[in-house]
Amino acid sequence: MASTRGTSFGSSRAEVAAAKLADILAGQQTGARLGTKEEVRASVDASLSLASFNETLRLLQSRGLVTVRPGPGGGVFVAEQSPMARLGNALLGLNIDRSTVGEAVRIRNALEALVVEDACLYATRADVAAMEQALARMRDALREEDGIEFLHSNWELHSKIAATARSEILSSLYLSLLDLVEEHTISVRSAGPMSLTEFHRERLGIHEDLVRAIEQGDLVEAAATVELHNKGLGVEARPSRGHRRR
Amino acid sequence: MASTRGTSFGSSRAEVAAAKLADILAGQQTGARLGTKEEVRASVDASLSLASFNETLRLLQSRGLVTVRPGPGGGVFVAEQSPMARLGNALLGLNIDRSTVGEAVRIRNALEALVVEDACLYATRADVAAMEQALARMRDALREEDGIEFLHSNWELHSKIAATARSEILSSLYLSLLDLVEEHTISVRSAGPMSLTEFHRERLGIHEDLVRAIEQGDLVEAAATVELHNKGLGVEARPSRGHRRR
DNA sequence: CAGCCTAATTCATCATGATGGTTATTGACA
DNA sequence: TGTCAATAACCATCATGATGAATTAGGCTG
Repeated sequence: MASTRGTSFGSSRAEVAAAKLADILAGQQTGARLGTKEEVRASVDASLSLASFNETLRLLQSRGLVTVRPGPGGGVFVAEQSPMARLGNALLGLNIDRSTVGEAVRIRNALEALVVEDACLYATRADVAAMEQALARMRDALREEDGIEFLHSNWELHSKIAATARSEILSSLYLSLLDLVEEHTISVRSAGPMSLTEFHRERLGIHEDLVRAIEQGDLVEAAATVELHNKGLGVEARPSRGHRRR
Repeated sequence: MASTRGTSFGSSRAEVAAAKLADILAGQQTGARLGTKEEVRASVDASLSLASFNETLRLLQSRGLVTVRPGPGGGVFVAEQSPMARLGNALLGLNIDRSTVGEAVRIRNALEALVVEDACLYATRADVAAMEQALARMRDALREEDGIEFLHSNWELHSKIAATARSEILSSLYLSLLDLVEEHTISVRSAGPMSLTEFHRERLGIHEDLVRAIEQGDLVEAAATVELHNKGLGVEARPSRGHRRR
């Protein structure tokens, strides 16, 4: 299980040491004592300075991987990682490529039903107003035949919908996936043969239905619309541009 | 937008400074220069030592929030955080309470369809064998009327199914949610009035159908079974035990 | 034996100074 | 004018030493 999952990118000595220590940690039971800070430092990288090793420990602490305690018998301990922390770390370690984006879309669609359900239950009048505003932007974009703007306003609508969800975990998950998709999507097109404008008109209609269902709190209608929404979508992704170096 | 979202728990000076700097960052455009390291340190917390501030910067760097560059005109810059990093860190900072668990179940159910779909498409014979093994454990548990064991074997089955999914993001998401639910679930019961054994018998049947559908790669049947699977489930969660202090 | 106090252990943070690596700018030179 | 080398601005990391706070172990008292 001690795989070398690169934590993003470890160019600094502190991060390299963190990766190494994380690997050591993976082979230990939670709660185990690794030794005093000094001992651990020496075993990870004897040439690492105290300051840098403090950075290492700070990183791992913030990821919920270790605990450091003072006093006799103190030192560095393997933390019990909450599933949430594990999830967070698992996602942090993933690198984004083209296929990831496709999967993100798929997952997002699966979550759409939940988000919309929540919106039906909890959306306030102000929330609905915000959605209407996004819808208006979509209409404008359609009239102007501005595909990019159409996409953006559509995303805005979805994020407004997601913002009403009560569950923090659901909304952050959904919004992040939306972000992820946004960042890597060039264009969306119909799955079938259809002119772009016509396609957009149809999409707009679906979203109008969606907002109406949310406004009326009609769970059944909303679910049906979501299903319609998720059908017939083709997403064209571009390869990750990585993180621009500058 | 500049909310004080506590990153887990910021007791150390470095983390406090990181939170503060993150708030400052939120009001800046990507790529903006905040100044030299020394200037930024002074503006965030003049009494913070260099070593601690280095920890601060390391944390924010690992979260993809800042970049630090050497050379004339160098210093601390606002970076754009990748959605994945944002998601990971958002989840790291969430604390688990009772409602979270309920939401996790809900999300897990929504993902179940995707996972099973993947299993239908990609499961090898060996995968199916592993699933059968878990099924056998479930049958034993049913015979012994061992509710706990039934739960555990059921979870094992689900994790075997999820393990076949191709998409890393889907499977880690699903498995982590499963973990989370496991760790906080006391028991599962029927939504209606039904004896526990009878309930378990029904659940077993559903899971047998599921594995059969996967084995045959029958997407339609699998989807129907998943829907059946997600209905009529009551989960009894216990409050988070927090993180034991020791 | 229980409870309390002291001492020892270990981490947290600060201060300061030094060396070496990156990067942008400047100025000389072909 | 274009190229290249020297220079200066900055960061990364190391080394050392000091102070204070947290925490535990052990001993002492009632």
